[in-house]
Formats: sequence, structure tokens, C-alpha cells
Amino acid sequence: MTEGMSLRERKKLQTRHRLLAAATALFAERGFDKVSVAEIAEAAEVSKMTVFNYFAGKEDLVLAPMEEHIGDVARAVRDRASGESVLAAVRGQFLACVERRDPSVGMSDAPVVLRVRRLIVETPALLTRAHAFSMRSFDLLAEALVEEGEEPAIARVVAAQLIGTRNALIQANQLRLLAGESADAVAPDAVALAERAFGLLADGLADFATRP
Amino acid sequence: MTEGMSLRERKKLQTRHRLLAAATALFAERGFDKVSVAEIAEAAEVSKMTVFNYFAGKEDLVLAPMEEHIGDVARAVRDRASGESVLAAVRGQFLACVERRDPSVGMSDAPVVLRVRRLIVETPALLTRAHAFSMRSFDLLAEALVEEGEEPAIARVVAAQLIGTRNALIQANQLRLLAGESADAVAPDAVALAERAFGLLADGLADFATRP
DNA sequence: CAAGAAAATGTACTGAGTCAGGAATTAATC
DNA sequence: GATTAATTCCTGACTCAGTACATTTTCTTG
Repeated sequence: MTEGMSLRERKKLQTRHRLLAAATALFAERGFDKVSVAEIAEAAEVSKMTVFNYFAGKEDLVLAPMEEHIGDVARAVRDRASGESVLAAVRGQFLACVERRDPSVGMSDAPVVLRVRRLIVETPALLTRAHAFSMRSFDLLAEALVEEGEEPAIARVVAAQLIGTRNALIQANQLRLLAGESADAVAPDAVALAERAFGLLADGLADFATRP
Repeated sequence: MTEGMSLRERKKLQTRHRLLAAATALFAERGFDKVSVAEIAEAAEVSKMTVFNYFAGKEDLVLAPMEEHIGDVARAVRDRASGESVLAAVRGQFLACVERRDPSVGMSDAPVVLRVRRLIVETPALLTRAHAFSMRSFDLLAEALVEEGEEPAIARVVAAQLIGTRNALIQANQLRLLAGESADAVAPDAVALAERAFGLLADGLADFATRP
């Protein structure tokens, strides 16, 4: 796992994991606002400043795992098959995530994930930052559409409709999982709701930017 | 203008305006991050604490004027005429704002408004807060739809599509006005783009929740 | 005008995030 | 294999936003 890495790189990864572990443990125990960065640093045996070297802000100690998924939608659109519309690509990517119970669409009922999820919805600062990620995801999708030759203004409109729909679906999933339902119980409804939601868009967007 | 107000209430309004004026002047001069709350307080001849008595945070010294428009879309939907769909209500409210060159849809080219707008897009903290407002606006719209009897999950999907579309249109307007074009020059294109954007939604949403 | 309510302030504090410089790791050269 | 230069990493001292509380000023009302 760590072969081919210099001592420096291995230490960096270790420190990062120590920080994430210490932070999630403390946050789960007392809540996001009741834990100071200094305490996290101490628990991870590192100076406070080092925390900010590894993470841009306190919120990223919780949200870092999400950050890698920001480009997923835009990537799915770029990589879609010939003859597939943008909408079909976004719907397909979402449904695939639901099937594999991916946390990125709110479909994991693992206790750890649920605790983090609950922390996020209960903490305004985290909700805000999570929303900034969604904004970034919108930017990347709009950019992908522009690169296909769409007018920028229309690209942003369509991107907003698609990302907005997707976010609303994720929120619906999360509400039910946070209420205690199992991922397997929610999945069928999640699929059905997604079909309805994208169906609302489909009649207007069905032929939008279909690959030649 | 101030009739019927007690001396206390008048003074409060004065202080509020002094604070807003001092803040916008300083921000315009040196940028949001290069001005401290203490300086604003001093310029407005008030203690630093008083600033936080009037505004929840530094960002609100810039964004307070926007806050009152958060409920506009939800209100337009609630107050729509019999036989009018939700989409028509949102489109109508947007187009009316464009016609009257309302700053809330990015259609004012008044120098003061432009300076504030530029400050916002250049300052991450302000962008984030502005985005939180849009989130709130989404919540209110979804709530209004639920009160009409829609399923909550579908209500949020539709609200996200509508608010997302509207935000994308506002962004398009702002980009052009910030590039130096006049509001009167942009308005016709803004109307045309809005028709196209809502048209994309219309075929799927045209009959959604039409009033009986 | 006196009593009471509301708001402004001063002091003192917590905690997030920044900066310039110092310490450790690496790789290259001899 | 030691030395050094470059890079990367870490840290102590700081700034500034925002909070808590006790005190004082300012307005209202009987």
C-alpha cells in the first residue's frame, strides 16, 4: 500500500489520517462547534498550524472525503456514450450510485457515515461548505457543456436544472436514512423518485445535446 | 417618512444607515477583507459591539439589502392567479423584475449597485453567504409547494429546478452588466434567454400544480 | 420627574485562520 | 558516504471575527 513512497509521503498520509480520525472522533463525541482546532491538533500530536497545512479549514476535516466526488457528474457527462443525452448521463450516474449504495448520494447506512451526515445537517457551517461543493460541481458541469459547444448561458441553465434535481434527490435519500431506514429499504423508492424527477425534466430536455 | 416613529426607532434606523454607508464606502475603497469591523464601527461612530447588534455578521453589512428578497419567489407562487402554473408564476415574477430593472435579478447598472456586485463576486465569503440566501429561497418555495399539497420530495425537486434556473439567469445578467453593458441593452436578451430557459422546463412542468 | 425598559458600550475572552522564519527530509555532487 | 542546496514541513506569535457579561447611557411612560 505504501510501496514506492518516500518516507516523507508516508508520514504525510499518516498525519492526515491521524487528523481525520481524531477530528471525527471528537466531533462525534461533542459536536462540531464544541471542539477547537487546537484540541484536534493535540489529539493528533501535531501543532495547530499543521492542521491548516493539511486542510483549508476546520470544515474540511469533515467534508474532505466528499471533495473527490465534486467532478463526478461532469465526468459522467464527458464520458457518456454516443447517442446519449446529457440528462440520460446524469440520471444514469445517479442511479448507478444508488445501486451501489454510494455515500455521495446519501445512500449509505453505515453508522460512521450516518454520524457524519447527522453532524453535517446539524451544523450550519458544514451545511454551507457542503453547499459550496455543490456549486463547484455545477461549475464543472456547465464548463463541460460549454466545451461541447453549448452557449455558456444555456449551459449554466441546464447545469443548474440537472444539479438542482440531483441535490433534491440526494436530500430526499438522506432524510430517510437519517430517520433510521435502511439503505436497502430506501433504494427502490429512491430509484422511483429519481425516474419521476428526471422525467419532469426529460420532456423538455430529452433531446438536449444528444451526442451525434 | 419617519412619522409615527419614536425617537428611539428613528435613531436605530439612522445608526443602521450610518453603518451601511460606512461599510460600503470602506469596502469599495479597500476590499472586503482589508477592512476590519472595528474600523467600520469607528467610521460610524459606534462601538464594535453595536455592529454585531445590528448585523449578524460582517458579510451582512453588504448583503442585508438582499435579504428582504429571499421570499419573493415563494410569495409570487402563493399569490399566483387561478389557472396559473407554478412555472408561469416564477417566470412572470422574474420577467417583471427584469422589466423594472430590479437589482435582485442583477439588472441594475447603477454605479453603487455595480460596485457592490463586483465586491460580492470577488469575495469568496460574500459569495458563500449570497448562496446561503438562495438556499433559503429554495426552502421557502418548497415549503409553499408542500402547503399546496405536493409531496415534499417532489416539491423540493421542482423548487430546485425553478430556483436553479432563476439563479442561472441572474448570473447571466450580472456577467454582462459587470462587463460594462447597460441594463437597457441587456434587458431584451435577458427576456429572450428567460423564455428559452423556462421553455426548457415548460414541456415537463407546464401542467405541474396548475391552480384549479 | 421618577421609575423602568431598551439599547449602547467597555472589558475581557475564545477560537479560526495567517505569516515569516526555522527545522527536517530529500537528492545531487563530489 | 559526507556535504550542501533545495524543497517541504512545522511552528510561535499575531490579527481579527464573534461572544458573554456587567455597566452605563438613552429613551419612554406613568
